Amino acid sequence: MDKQENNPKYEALVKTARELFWRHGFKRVSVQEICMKAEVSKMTFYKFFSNKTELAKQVFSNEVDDSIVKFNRLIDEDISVHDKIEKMILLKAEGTNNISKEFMQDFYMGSEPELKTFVEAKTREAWTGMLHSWKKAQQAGIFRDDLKPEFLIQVSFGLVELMKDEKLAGLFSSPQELILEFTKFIAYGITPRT
Amino acid sequence: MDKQENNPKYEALVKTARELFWRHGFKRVSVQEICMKAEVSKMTFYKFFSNKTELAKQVFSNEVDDSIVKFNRLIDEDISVHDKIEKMILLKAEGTNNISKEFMQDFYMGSEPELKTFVEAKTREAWTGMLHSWKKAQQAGIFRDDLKPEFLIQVSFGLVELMKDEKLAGLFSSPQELILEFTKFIAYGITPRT
DNA sequence: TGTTTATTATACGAATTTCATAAAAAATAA
DNA sequence: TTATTTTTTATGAAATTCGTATAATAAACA
Repeated sequence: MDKQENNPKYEALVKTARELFWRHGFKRVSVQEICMKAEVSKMTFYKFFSNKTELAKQVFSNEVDDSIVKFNRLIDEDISVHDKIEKMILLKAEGTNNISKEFMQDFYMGSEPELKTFVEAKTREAWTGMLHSWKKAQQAGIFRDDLKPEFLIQVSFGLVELMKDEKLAGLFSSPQELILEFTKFIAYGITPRT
Repeated sequence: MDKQENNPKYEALVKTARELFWRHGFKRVSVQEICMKAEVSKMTFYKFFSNKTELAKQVFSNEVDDSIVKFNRLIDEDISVHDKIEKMILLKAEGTNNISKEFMQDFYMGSEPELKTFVEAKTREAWTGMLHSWKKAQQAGIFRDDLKPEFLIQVSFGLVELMKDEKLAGLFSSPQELILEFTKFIAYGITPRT
């Protein structure tokens, strides 16, 4: 239970667990399997984590924290609004792949109320963090003052889903081109009126 | 155990099992889950299949048969060698996605010797079928006489793996372009010398 | 070298899951 | 209606998983 984050065994466990959870969700993966793939004995596993749920929390927590860091860094980055939007879409596209359906389904639907509350709390935390960055950028005049951040975030999420539409993708010769088109579309709609 | 292939329940079970096996392999999926997702009771499951292994055999068998049919149809198709090669690569690329790693790993490595022998036998069967089609095409002068079919098949398999290489893909603006380049490369190397 | 510490291998009981079947209840078709 | 199929529920046996205990092994250190 000691938080020896720099311990190689600890890191191996978290890394392996992330991969397995990502692929197969929570309940399909056993601690035995995690230990085997991470080449760590089961005893040392229980030195670090009191149970599988605790490990899952850690994995999810890391994932969310990474997203927040990336998002904040993106907001603060000294690039054009156009590039910012493009990167935001890419970040979200990457994020949806990171946190897999299988994983979230087990967290929410699974018979583990403890995990559900944890995920909800962590998600709230992530949102407030991102909104803070957003408002800072808004004050700096990067986005329109009257634009609700929740709106753009939701729209950009929706666009990621749209990008998976085959018919739409068929109109462009490459994904990059499609993203470029999206980016233009958004950027010209939200830049502050000078 | 009756082979009521047209039975909707039967088809639902096979279809659902294929999806689940494909995603999570063999041992991670329980018959309960298959029944639930297929909306078929467990009792009717055991009317059709004596156990999970038997269902897996059926799923694998179907998959291989489909591949054989597609391959043979491709060989007999009245199109240029160039198009034939291109389609062959696409077919294989599609096939690798169809038969997932998870699935095969459980079949081979899993503690189910029965499945292993079945897969091996079925694979042999598939190979002889494909080689037969090949030799027919060779006699028709579509490919070089001295070209071993095993060689090209193996090479095309290897190319599919190569296509997943990011560095290589980065050289082309789209996957289609990459495939085109590959196709040219192979076609000019194996056409009969006139 | 010997001693301490960390890690693994093995075994274990308890709890849970899964398997495959058997019965009765419900739905469907004739 | 009667006969057949399908579902529901219950069940016991087998297997899996969990979390811990203990002994063996390896690494660290003095």
